[in-house]
Amino acid sequence: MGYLQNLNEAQRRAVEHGAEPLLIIAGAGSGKTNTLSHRVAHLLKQGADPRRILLMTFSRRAASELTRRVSRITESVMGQGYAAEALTWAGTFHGIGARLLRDLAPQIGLNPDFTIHDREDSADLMNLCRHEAGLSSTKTRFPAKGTCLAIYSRSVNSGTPLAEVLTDHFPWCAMWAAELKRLFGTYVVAKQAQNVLDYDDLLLAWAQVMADPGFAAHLGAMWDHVLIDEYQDTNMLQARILLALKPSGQGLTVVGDDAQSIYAFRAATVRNILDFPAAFSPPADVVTLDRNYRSTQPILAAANAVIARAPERFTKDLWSDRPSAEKPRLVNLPNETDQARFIADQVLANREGGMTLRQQAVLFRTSSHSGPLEVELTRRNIPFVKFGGLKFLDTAHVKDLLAVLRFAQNPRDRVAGFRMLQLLPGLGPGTAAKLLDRLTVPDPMAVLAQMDAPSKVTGWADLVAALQPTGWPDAIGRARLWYEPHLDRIHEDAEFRRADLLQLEQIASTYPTREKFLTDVTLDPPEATSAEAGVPLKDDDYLILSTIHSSKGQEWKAVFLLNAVDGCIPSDLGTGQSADIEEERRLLYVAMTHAKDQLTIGVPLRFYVTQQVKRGDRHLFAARTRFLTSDMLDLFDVTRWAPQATGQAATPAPGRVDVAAGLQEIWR
DNA sequence: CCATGTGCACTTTTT
DNA sequence: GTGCACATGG
Repeated sequence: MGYLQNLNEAQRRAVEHGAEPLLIIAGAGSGKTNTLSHRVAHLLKQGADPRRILLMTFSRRAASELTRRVSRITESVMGQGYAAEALTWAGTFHGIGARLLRDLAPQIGLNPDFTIHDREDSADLMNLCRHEAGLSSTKTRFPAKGTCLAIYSRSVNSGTPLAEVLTDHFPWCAMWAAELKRLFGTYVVAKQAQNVLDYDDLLLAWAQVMADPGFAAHLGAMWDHVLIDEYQDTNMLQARILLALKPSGQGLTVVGDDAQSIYAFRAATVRNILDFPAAFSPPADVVTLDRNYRSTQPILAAANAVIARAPERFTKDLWSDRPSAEKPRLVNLPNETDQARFIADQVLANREGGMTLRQQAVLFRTSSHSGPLEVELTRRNIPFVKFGGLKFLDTAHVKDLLAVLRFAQNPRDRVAGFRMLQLLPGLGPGTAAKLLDRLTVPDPMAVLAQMDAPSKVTGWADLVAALQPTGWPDAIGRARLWYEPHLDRIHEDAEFRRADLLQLEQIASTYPTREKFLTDVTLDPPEATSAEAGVPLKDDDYLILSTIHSSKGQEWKAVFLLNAVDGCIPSDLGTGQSADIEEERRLLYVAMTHAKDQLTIGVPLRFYVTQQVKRGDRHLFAARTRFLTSDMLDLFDVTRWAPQATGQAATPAPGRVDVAAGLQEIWR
């Protein structure tokens, strides 16, 4: 059993544990993914059938990381050529849910051609319902579509009544309780009429299926082993699904860390992990991995100090035997601009010292916090990739093209149809709505084909032709060709966007069917667009910029944390509830534990805020985050940095500017 | 009924 | 800087 020799005692216990229910409490950097992967390999080695193993996680990144590691280890354990894809059931809860629901569709009253709405689509549908319910022109403004969706989502995911969700998390919307309830009713009816599911439905419908004893037994018998990673990020629905799948807990393994729970905002609950052992009798065994292999001792000491103040948790302090003389740095800076300069300086200094850019990362609470830094990095030609920012799928042109495909797949999908129809010049919301009303029939495509072109609308015949059934990936090529002239008409920068669409077509051609492509692109969208300036090639060296949420489970030699001030961490938006505050504390902890050798925390004293309702944009004087209390400062190397008056450090010598060309450029 | 312009409000993090 | 509701001109 050579592959077990690289594991420590606790890890090995987790790997070799039998079929009884098992909870692995795995601290940051404790080899969690490695342990879980080894457990899977061990099961296979003992003769388990890979097609009867279900591997699920909450986030896409964790899912792909896990499958990658599992296949690497199983290859080495089981020998080359052992097909990694033999693990057919591995993915996110939402992804697995979509697949099951599609398979079971005929038996559970769903049309197997259902399309899946991403958050934007769901918000758009919510908006349509909002208009129909007459809630868009109220005297005082009704909550925006995104807020409505967030309230709805929180309520269904946590199984909490609307009133409670409103008072606890959306108090400024509480006056609309009755209207919201009515709205959500119409939203659910609309989804069903249109044959679409939103993200929440993938869990909700699955949980409903599991509530039926016959289906529960059937699905439960599909897998001998069910292993869940990131269990602290699951919500009530997911726990319910799991317990219905394996009521006795036999074959069930969950891994998580209560200290790293950072998704309560979407109704994840630490209760799932805290209550797991007692859900079975005898209670599940618990194995704790508290040895950290990632960070140096001083970094860990500081991180432990932060999390030690959390009121409720499994008692577990991480330890490391990686000594270091270097404490984490806490740097006071005059403002955000200087923070950006300072970090750019430090990143370059690290690179001089032999650390590549990819071994360094800058983390922040909110996507917009990295704005000044992005400007500075661009100015200095330091390549970077940002995670958790703008998504490929959120760009207008990609949504347009996908709308065509989605509509062809499911002509009852009103959001897709609405969007697609309005691409035609002269066709606005009024006509689009009327046309779609005429398509609520058993065979919409046949009706569409026979429809007369609406008056004053050009290009109708071309659209109808583009929607005719054809093979895959032929269909996307055809849709793109149809869309091209509209792209040129609508967008100034059609060049860049065209490249995105070609890339999308490229990706699409690797899928066997339109349905598989559409499902996958919604549940697992590509991260960045080429329209963003300077996205480097894959093999280039680049700095990672990421929200703390998107950085989960990763590690870097050097980590920089932006804006460790009250108002950013904790974010001052949801600071009403103490539970929300605790989540912010864990966020800080998660960010700190990503660092292996060097941790730098920036504290800008002046902080520019925008989008403030009452007083407009302004500078604020910020205070160091409340989670780093004065008595912890011994654990840090506290310094102050300001650009030197002469500007040598902060302002590099100017390059060359071609004034003449610039002047000509104005008139091009 | 559609396209365009104006003015006001604006609540993060992910599937 | 953006999204949304509403007003205006074609």
